[in-house]
Amino acid sequence: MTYRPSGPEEQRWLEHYKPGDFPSISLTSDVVLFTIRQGALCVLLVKRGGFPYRDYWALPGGFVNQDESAAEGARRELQEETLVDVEGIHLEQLATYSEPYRDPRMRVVSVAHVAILPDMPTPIGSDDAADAHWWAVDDLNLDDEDATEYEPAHDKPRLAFDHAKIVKDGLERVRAKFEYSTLATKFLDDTFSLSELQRIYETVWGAPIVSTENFRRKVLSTPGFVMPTDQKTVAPSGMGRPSLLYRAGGGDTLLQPAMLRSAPNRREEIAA
Amino acid sequence: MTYRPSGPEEQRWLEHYKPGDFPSISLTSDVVLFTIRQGALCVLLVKRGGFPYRDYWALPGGFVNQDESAAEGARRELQEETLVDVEGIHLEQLATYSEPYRDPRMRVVSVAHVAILPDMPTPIGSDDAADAHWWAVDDLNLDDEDATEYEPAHDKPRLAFDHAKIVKDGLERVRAKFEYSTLATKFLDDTFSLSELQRIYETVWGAPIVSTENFRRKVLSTPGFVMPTDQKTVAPSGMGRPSLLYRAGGGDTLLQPAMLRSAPNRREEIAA
DNA sequence: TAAATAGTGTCTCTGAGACATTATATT
DNA sequence: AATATAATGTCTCAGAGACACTATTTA
Repeated sequence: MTYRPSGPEEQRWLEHYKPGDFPSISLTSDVVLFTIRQGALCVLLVKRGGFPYRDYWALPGGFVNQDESAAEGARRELQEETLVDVEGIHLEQLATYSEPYRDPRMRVVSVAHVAILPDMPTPIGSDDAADAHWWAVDDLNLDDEDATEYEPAHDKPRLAFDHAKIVKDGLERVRAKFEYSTLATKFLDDTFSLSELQRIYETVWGAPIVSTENFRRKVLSTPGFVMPTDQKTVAPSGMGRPSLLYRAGGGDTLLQPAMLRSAPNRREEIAA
Repeated sequence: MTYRPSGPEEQRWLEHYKPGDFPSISLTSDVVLFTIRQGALCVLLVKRGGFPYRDYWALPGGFVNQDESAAEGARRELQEETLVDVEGIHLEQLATYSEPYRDPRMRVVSVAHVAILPDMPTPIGSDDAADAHWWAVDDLNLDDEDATEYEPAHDKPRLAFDHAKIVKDGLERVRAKFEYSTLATKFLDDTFSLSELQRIYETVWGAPIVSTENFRRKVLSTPGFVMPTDQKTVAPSGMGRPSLLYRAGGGDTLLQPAMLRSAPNRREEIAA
């Protein structure tokens, strides 16, 4: 945005303007980064090295610079954390968390984002580092109001600040958007089969797609969802007929009517 | 949130913690307050008295206090601006706007909210004041990237900062939520007829509901949308059969499948 | 050829669109 | 009685759920 003063009077006013005594706040940009690894929906978390919440797990993120927006900050953090080319990655604003004492040090307001990464063949940069780790969302305790209550001996990681709430909100955002958008393709590489796409849905929703045939019909009949290629899977997942490969449609089409997730998000249903 | 330090070591660390040199911003909470007056969807705007954007129209809002969240700040601003009991009003976070130079004075980050007010029989507090006014959304120019371009002689108000974008986003949020939620009842008083509810939809969408019968079916068959009362309209809108009165269902039910707005939001269609 | 995965055909049932009809008020 | 608004009945068509079947690969 470029602001044009109305005239010399305002020009002078602006040049001599001194910020007054406004309540001052630090702004951070956090990212709930989702991917699917080994059939499980995962979130990237970073182990904190210092106080507060030392040894707790936090979302990747950091302070927003003076010359960048929250979205630009989020993309920069993502680049730094994952060392992956962040160009094509889906990144959207989730919500802003501004409870006064969410950080015991000072007033920190966090603009949270949701990002989606395809399952990379090569491990991402920070993954080797001991302080960054992909956690399966099913291994996180997100419903507990106060994650600090957990015993350190507990098998589930303890989340710092209000990040359990943020992850929970991000998860619900993604699950909800799957119903009426083509977001699921962001979890996949350039080309993919319809079976793979269906598995993405099942993994994210934690429930089986009611019927494969209807799923195919829905996807193929939605203009802009997928585009056919003339390729087939070269190395099928094992036995069985090779599948046709598709490409993401590109456009941000809306599913009309929406696809519905029937059951609650229980992983047992998939395994069965 | 109450944070409990892990032990005396962290306790001491926290007590002696001095905020470092983090980039600091000012945080404001803005509200896109919608209501329906005389059959038109309206937004409350306030005329700015000082630089920058003097004489431009801005969303009600202001700085968030140190001891309140953005949502609490929004509710407080709303109370101050409208002098209406703000208890039962629908208020939700919309998005956060953080472009570095959106305010020429200093770095201001705005958490925008959407609020909905029923059409009050009594005019709201600020409505008498010369500097606050309900604007029909159709009388606003929201699509223009740079609202400052308008000639002052233009019949449409010029919006300050990036508030045209915020109003546009808020409008789209409300229109979208009408499709799959019972939000429309928030525009209405305690009891209302189904015709009134349908008019709310038509006004917000700017398009006629395709068929009255299907609308009734949809509303009545959605559990938790409306609850019947044993009352009828006492003073009908003119001639005609009195209508049964309903009450909002209370629960935040989701419409499944969603109701669709067919046509684009053109007001001409309603008038016809 | 058996097993496994991919893909097609089609019947049914739900619900939205559309049209017609009945009901209850005012003037 | 004429007119206006509210409410009900029902036919049709699109699309989701369900079941059966065909196709193409590997072991």
